[in-house]
Amino acid sequence: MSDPTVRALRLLSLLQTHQFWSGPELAERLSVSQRTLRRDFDRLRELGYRISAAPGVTGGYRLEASSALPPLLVDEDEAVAIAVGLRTAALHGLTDGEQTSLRALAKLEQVLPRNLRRRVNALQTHTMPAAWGEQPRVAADVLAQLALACRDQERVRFRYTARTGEESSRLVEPHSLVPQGHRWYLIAWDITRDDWRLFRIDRLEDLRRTGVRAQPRQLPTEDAAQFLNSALSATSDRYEMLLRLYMDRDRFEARFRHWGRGAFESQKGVMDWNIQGSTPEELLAYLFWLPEDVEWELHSDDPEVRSAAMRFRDRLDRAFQD
Amino acid sequence: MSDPTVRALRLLSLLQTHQFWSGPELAERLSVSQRTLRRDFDRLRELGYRISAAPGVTGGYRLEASSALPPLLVDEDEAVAIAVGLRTAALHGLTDGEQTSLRALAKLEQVLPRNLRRRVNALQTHTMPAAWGEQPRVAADVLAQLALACRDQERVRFRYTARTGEESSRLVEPHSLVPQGHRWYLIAWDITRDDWRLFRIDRLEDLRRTGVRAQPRQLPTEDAAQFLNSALSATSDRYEMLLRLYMDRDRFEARFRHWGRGAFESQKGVMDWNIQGSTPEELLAYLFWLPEDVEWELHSDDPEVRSAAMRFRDRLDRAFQD
DNA sequence: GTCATGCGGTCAGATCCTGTCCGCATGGTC
DNA sequence: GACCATGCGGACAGGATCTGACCGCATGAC
Repeated sequence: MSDPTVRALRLLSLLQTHQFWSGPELAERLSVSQRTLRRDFDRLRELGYRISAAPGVTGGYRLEASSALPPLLVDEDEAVAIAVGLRTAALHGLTDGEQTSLRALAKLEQVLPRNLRRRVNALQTHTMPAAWGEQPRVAADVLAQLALACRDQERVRFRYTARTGEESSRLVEPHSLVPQGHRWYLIAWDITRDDWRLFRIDRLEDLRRTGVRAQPRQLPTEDAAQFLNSALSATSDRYEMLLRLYMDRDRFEARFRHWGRGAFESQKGVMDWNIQGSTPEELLAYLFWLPEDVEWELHSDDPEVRSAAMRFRDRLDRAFQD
Repeated sequence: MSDPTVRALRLLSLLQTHQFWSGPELAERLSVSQRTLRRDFDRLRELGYRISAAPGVTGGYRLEASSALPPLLVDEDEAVAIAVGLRTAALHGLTDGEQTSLRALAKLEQVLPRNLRRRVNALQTHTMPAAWGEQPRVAADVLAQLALACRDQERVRFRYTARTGEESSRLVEPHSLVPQGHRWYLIAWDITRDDWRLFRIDRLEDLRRTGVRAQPRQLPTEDAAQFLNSALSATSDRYEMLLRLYMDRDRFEARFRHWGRGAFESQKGVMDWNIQGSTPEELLAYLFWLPEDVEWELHSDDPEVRSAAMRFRDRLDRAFQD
């Protein structure tokens, strides 16, 4: 315990679990003299951490907010909580550039012991689903692993079920993860096909990291979003509908962030949002995300979408029939 | 840069941003010889971090998952992402004991620079709301601050709007935060009233920490949940309805976790859930969380609840009228 | 085989870290 | 206002450490 490095870490850790600590108490815990403790604090302060101290019986040391973020020392439970939070945030696109949560997640996943990862997965599947129709629910763990692989250009292997239902085994070099309308896609260089491919991550199973690093490759398009768009326009999902929202672009964007990428302002104050999905319920689930004070219209020629909507309406109706 | 402590931290940080690093590269970045670098790795390994290394041109150093979680070194964006994730997780009760996210959150909030906290708040309010009727949306930041205060028994001040609409200014010693049916409550010792009080955190404004530590106090009940129940049963919310779900207790619990605390199994395979809220929309929002394959019934004598439901039904109806 | 890389031993000199001793300042309490 | 617990920082000396330089060796990819 007499190594200054260890002490520095333990000190930061202790300061993070309680706000206030008295000198004698800390000195005793670390088995050093109080003088040395003070010197340790000096060192930390030099490193940019703001540690304030107050004399007197209610005083003590305390780590304050400063510009430098101290290393976060978390225990296992907390790590699990953070991982779950980040995965959820990434899945639902809560942060700025969605890539940020992924980056943080990659850091954590890299060092998350296997048993903790299992706990995270277990928790995640018990999570409230995003909305009514059970929804993707997939692949938060896959997302996390892929984020890590993208960051490190590490080749991965997985089984993939194409839209046609055809299964295949893939070996790819992940390039990036891109969200699009409630879904995540992986853009990767498919090694056996020797070409760029797009994968829906909820169709991806049995992901394995290979441990092999690859050279970075240049995407054929300017950026990942562009690639996604061109690749997506070539295919199409089974169900679709047009949702017209009477709100202006700014508000729409503040509200829907990257989920709303496919939408455009057809007239001033009117956003047209073309929504695709593989089940009718998935489409309808969008409706529950709409703010209450926004007028909307729905257009769909598909009788199945229509009947799913009517089913829910009837259910509501029946509930109040009594 | 020649301080071993600094180097240890920077090394951990670097190892977290990329998976692989070559020795010469690291040595150059840290301005030390490769020999010293190796000694640094030895030290880290002694501290329990598993750092593997491979020779050869594709080799390099790499931080692996081990039982000891290394200190998480995050940049500003990542800290924001983590904070948002944790707040969301806490608000929605995604983790084990919901207290875990709060604990992790407290650690982070304690050191989160003010400008970052602002960003977190900004993001949080742009988040997808929990459901249709705009809902609580409150107070993720308040929750975070209170978690910190509870941990440290730090007195706080705030303005509180009672259910009667009466405003008052409070000075309390926070004891614990307890979630209950989509809401969070603060249990605290009210200093001016000289008694235990229960506060709904979405009614709490203008929270200020005082920096004054208090002595821990003994709750009058065995635990916080009990206190909450007895305090809540004394009051009641404006609107209420009974939701009857045809699912068994296990499934219910796996699904709703602590949100469903008020529910009980009235017959085998039937859960009765009494839901309160301050607006009719808030009640209805619960419906959208129900799994699609579960049958439910609703009972409410309240005409307002009924008409809110009908309003949404009509909206759906109208949408498919075309 | 060749190359880039990681590993660990040894040495000497410079650097640091630590505990002890000191007097001082500050905040809360009686 | 006195008292106590606490935090602060200078000085010092002995011991522990850290570092760079040098070495030969092992390993993995091409």
